[in-house]
Amino acid sequence: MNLDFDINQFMEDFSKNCNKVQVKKFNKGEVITNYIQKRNQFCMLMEGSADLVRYDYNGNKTIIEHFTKGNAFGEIFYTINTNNEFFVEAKKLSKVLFFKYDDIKTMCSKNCTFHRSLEEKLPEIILNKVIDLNTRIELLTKRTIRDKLLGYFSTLSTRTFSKTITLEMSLTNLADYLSVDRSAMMRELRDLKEEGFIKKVGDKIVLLHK
Amino acid sequence: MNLDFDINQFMEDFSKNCNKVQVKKFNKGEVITNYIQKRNQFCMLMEGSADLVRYDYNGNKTIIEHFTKGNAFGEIFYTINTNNEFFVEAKKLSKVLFFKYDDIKTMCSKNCTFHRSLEEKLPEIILNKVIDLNTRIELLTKRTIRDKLLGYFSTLSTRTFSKTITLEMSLTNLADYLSVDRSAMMRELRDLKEEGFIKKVGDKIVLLHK
DNA sequence: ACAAAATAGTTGCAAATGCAACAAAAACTT
DNA sequence: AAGTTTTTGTTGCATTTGCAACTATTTTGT
Repeated sequence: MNLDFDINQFMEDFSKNCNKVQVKKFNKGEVITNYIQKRNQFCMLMEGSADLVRYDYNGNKTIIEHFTKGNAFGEIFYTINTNNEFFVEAKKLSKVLFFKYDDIKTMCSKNCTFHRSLEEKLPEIILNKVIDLNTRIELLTKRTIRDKLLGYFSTLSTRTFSKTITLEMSLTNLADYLSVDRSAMMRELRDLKEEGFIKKVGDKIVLLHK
Repeated sequence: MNLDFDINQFMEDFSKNCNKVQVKKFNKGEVITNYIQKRNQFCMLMEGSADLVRYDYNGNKTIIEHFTKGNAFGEIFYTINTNNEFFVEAKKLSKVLFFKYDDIKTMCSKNCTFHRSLEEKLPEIILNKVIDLNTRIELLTKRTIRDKLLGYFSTLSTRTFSKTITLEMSLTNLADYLSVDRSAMMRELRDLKEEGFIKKVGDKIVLLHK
């Protein structure tokens, strides 16, 4: 199996070849889309990064997902059960590709490159998302803050083939991503340093003996 | 969009029409598959129910996913980062459809019903899984045992359009599913009863004023 | 029908986590 | 370059959760 086709090239081609696809840019902090109604919306991040954020009734913020180049998101993937607030927020200047899921199959038998190609790649794209979500579930099911941190570091380390990792987000956001209290996480991070599991070098973290 | 095509009929047809598909039965407690190597394995549950289970280094059990009729699972969806033990265990007498993901595209241009149909349905099947996983993440990111319980009940309630719900698993397993300590969960369950959020009637739970 | 196993239910106590509040440092703005 | 905002880092204390251990009840297997 090959999940590693060139998703970037793919998105470039799409955005140029089909009039059912929209491309929009968003500045840091802007809301890309919110999850309220079922609009069949399917989005892909072409540039930048973004978070799917939830605020619960207590004002607790949770980063449900973190998206980087090539990731898919949108209401098509989500069923909202609660009345909490959900939205996707750009963390950097971002370029996003929008289309309706229904459009993939219902139109363009007239050989639009976009449609043929998307239909072919769709399983791979969604499968990538499944793998990301499973990785996330593995993290969230860890019982302690320590295990969540080490699990997160280990995922980054595996992804980049390096024991020296660069966090993709601020520590404040990491706490929201791991769904734990920030100060408790900071405490754990200090302990991990003191006990020699990790080392901080500038803005990077080095994983020591496991 | 229609995610609700007849997945059962679909699986029946497959199991009869293609020699690359295997169907096996498993008794309660038997291991259906384990997640160790990358074998491109794609499975679908035709009958029964099953759990994807992880045991960590402390012997803590976590139910990573719970599968019922129509759900897809298998290594194709999963990247194991840890050296923990992962396997799928039948919870009832179950019938499982097995095939290799690669087989979907690489063979049978000779019009095998299975292949044409599977290629068409694949995005929907995987999309269903994404939605399940997102629902699961929403639960796991809730901060307290109370919120996890209420969230779980609420999901079941929405699914069955009823305030009276039947748990899909034992309370012991529910604790493993919510990734919390069983006795702490029982305590919370008692408090929810005492505070009038829920009521137990036989093996059913009734959700009262929210 | 009986024994064995699994599940439900409970409790005291220890440990982990969350909350609130603050100071220092770093990163953005204009 | 100065002011503002965000992030990092820390602490004391309250609350929640986990752990261990045990009994009662229900389910399962033979």
